Amino acid sequence: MTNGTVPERLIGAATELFAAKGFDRVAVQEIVDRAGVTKGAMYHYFGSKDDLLHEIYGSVLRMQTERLEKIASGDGPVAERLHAAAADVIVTSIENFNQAKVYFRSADHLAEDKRLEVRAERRRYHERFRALVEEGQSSGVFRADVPADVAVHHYFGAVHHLGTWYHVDGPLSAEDIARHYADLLMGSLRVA
Amino acid sequence: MTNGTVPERLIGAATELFAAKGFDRVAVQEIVDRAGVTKGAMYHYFGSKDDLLHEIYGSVLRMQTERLEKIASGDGPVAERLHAAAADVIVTSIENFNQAKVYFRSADHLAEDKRLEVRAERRRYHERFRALVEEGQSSGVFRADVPADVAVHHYFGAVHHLGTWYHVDGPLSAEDIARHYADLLMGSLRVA
Amino acid sequence: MTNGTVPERLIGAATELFAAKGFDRVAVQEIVDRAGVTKGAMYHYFGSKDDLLHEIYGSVLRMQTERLEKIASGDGPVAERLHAAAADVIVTSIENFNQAKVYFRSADHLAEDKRLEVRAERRRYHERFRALVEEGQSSGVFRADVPADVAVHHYFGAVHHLGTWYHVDGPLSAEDIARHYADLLMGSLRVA
Amino acid sequence: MTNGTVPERLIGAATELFAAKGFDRVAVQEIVDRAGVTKGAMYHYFGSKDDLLHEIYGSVLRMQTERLEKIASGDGPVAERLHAAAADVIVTSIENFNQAKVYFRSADHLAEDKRLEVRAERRRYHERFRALVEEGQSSGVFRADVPADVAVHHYFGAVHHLGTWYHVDGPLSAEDIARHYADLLMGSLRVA
DNA sequence: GATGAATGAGATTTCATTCAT
DNA sequence: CATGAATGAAATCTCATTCAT
Repeated sequence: MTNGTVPERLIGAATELFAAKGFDRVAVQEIVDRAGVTKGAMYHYFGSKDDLLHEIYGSVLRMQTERLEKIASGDGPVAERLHAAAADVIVTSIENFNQAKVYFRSADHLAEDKRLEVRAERRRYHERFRALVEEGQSSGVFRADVPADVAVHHYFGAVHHLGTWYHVDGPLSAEDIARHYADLLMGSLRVA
Repeated sequence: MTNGTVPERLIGAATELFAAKGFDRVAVQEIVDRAGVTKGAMYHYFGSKDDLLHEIYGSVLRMQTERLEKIASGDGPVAERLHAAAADVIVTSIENFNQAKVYFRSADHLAEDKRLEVRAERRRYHERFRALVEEGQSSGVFRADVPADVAVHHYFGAVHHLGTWYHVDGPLSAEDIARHYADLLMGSLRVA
Repeated sequence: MTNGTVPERLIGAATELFAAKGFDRVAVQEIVDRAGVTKGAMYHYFGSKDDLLHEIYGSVLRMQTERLEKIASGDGPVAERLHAAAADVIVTSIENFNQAKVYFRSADHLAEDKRLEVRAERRRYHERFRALVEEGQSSGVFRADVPADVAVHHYFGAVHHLGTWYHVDGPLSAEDIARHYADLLMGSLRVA
Repeated sequence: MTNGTVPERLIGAATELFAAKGFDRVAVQEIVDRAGVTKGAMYHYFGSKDDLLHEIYGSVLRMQTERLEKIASGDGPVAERLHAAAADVIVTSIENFNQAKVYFRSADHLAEDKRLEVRAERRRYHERFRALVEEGQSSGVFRADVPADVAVHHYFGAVHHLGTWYHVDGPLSAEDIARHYADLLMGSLRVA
C-alpha cells in the first residue's frame, strides 16, 4: 500500500480495514501505518476519521446511482431493465467488494451532518429503483399485491447481506450471483 | 428500567442501547446507568461487555432455531412449511425487535471463542432452512436452477435488513411484512 | 502533594501549576503526575481539565463574595466599610495566592457555559462593591465626579495585577499591601 | 486583511487574534489564513509564532516608553507631568487597543530569552514612572506614606485591566477614561 | 520569495476492567 | 452481593515547524 498519492493510499488502506473489521474497530494509527504515512499527513488531507468513511461511502453511492440511472432510463421493456439493474448492482458490488462492504455495514457511523446528506442520496436511489417496480406493477407485468417499497427493501436486504457471506474466491462468480439474485427478484414479482 | 432482577435489567438496558447505537458505541457505564446499578454489579453477573452481547445474541438464536425446528419438522406440504417458517421468523423478529436488531447487526463483535460457537449455531439454522428449500427442489415444487444456498442467503439478507428500515409504529404490521416477505420468497422459488 | 483525598490533591496540584504557568501551558499529565495519580483518576472526579479550573475559580469567587457581603452589610460608616472591604480582598488574595492568581488570569479559559455562569457571579460581586462606592458618593463622603463603575474597575485592576508582581516572601506583608491599597483607594475617592 | 506588505498583514492578523483569544488559543494556521498568506510565508519573515508576539509586544513597549520619556522629562510641575503621563498611557492604549490587549495579557508567553529582554525594558518603564512619583513625594506634593513602587503597581494594574472591561464603542471615550484614571491616581497621592 | 505537504510529538479524553472494602 | 475508586492502554485529533520544490 505504498503506491499512488498519499490520499489515495489512505483511502485504500481505510477501505480494506473498514471492510475487514468495521469502522469502530479500526484505529487511525492502523490506517496510516498501512498507508505508510503519519497521522499528521492523514489529518492534512482529511478532516477526520469520519471523513475517510464519508469519502468511501460517497464514491460507492455515486457510482451505483449513476449506473442505476442509466439502466433504468433505457428503453427496453421494464422487466429487462429491472433485471439488468438488479444484476448490475451485484456485479459492481462484487467488483468493488471492500468498498461495498464498507458501504453496506457502516451507514450509521457517520456524524450527524454527513449522515443526513448520505441518507437523502440513498433515498433517491431507493426511489428510483422502486419506480421501476411500480412501473411494472402498473403495466401488469409484476404482481401488485406486494407494495413496491417492500419488494425493494427485500431485494436490497439481500444485496447488502452479500458482504457477510460471499467470498470472492468461492465457487460462484459475480455473474453467477448476479444472475441468481436477479432471477429470484424477477420470480418473486411475477404475476401469479 | 428498574423492574426485574438485576441481570434482567442489565440485559434489557443493553438490548435497547445496542439496538439503538451498535455495540461499539455503547459504554458499559451507559448500560449500568440505564439499568440503575453499578459497574461492580454488572461484572458480578457478567464476565464482560461481550458476555452481555452473547447472552442477547444467544437467546434470539435459540428461540429462532427452536421455532424453525418445530415448523420445519411438521407434516404439511413443504411449500406450506417453508412459507410458515419464512413468515414466522419475521413475526418473531418484529415482536422482539430490539433483540433482533442486536442479533442482525452485531455478529462480528463477539470475541473469538464465542464467535465460533455462535457461527456454528447459525450454520445449523441456515442448513435447516436450506434443507427445506432443497426438499422442495427435489420434489419438483421449487425451481432448481438457483442453488438453495443462494436462495437462503438471499432471504435472510432481506430479513436482517428489516432492522434498518422497519418501524414498529409504521403503517405495516408484523403480519403484513411477514406475509409479503414469505410471498416474495415463495414467488421467487416457483417453477417457471 | 500526596496528602489528602485524591480530588483534593488534584485541585492542589492544578492550582499550583495553573498559577505558575497558566491554564493552557499545563498538561493534564503534569497535574496527575504531581498529584501522584493517573489520568483515569482525574477523569473519574472531574469531567474535564476545564472543570478543574472551574472548581478553583468558583471557590475563590464564592469566598470573596461571601466576605464582601458580610463586610458591606455591616453598620459602620460607609468609608470604614469600603476600606475594610478593599483591604480584606487583598489579604485573602495573598493568603490564597495561587488560587487567586489562577482566578485573576484564567477567566477566559473556561468553556462557554461555565464562562457565563462565572461572569454573572463576577458581575454581582462588582455591583456589590460599586454599591458601596455609590453609597458614599450619594452621602457626599466620596467624590462624585468619577463614575463609581470606573473607580471599581480601577481598583480591581490593581488587585488582579497583584499576581504579576507581588511575592509572598518579599519585604511587604499582606497587611502592608492591604493597607496601602485601601489607603490609595480611599484617597482617590476623597472629595476635593 | 489583504492590504499592506506581507509582514504587516501578518502582524495585523496576529494582533487581532491574540487580542481576541490569547496567544495559546491561536493557531499559526489561523493567522496566515486571516493574513491571506501561507505558513511558508510566515516562517520566511518570522522565526516563530513567538517572534510575532515579541514584535507586537515590543512595538507597544517602545512607543509607551518613548512617550513616557518625553512627558516625564518636560519642565512643568511634577503633578502636571504625572497627570499627563497617566492620562497618555490610557489614551494610547485605547487607540491601539488590540495591541495593548496583547501586551497586557500575554507577557509570560514569550520564550526565555525574549522574556528577559522584555522584562528589562518593562522595568525601565516602571522605574521611570516611579521616579516621577518619588520626585513628588520628596518635594512634598504627594503623600509619602505609601511606597512609590506600590503606587505604581497599583496604577498599572488598573491600566492593564482595561483590556478586560473597556469597550471601544461603549459610552466612555478614551479621554474620559484617561481623565478619570489620572484623577484617581492624583487623588490617591494627595497629601492627607 | 513563497508553497503546502508532511512530520512527530504531544494534547485531551474514553473506557473496559479490577479490586479493596 | 454490591460498590465505586482507580488503572492503564489506547483513542482521536492538533499544531508548530521543516523542507523539497
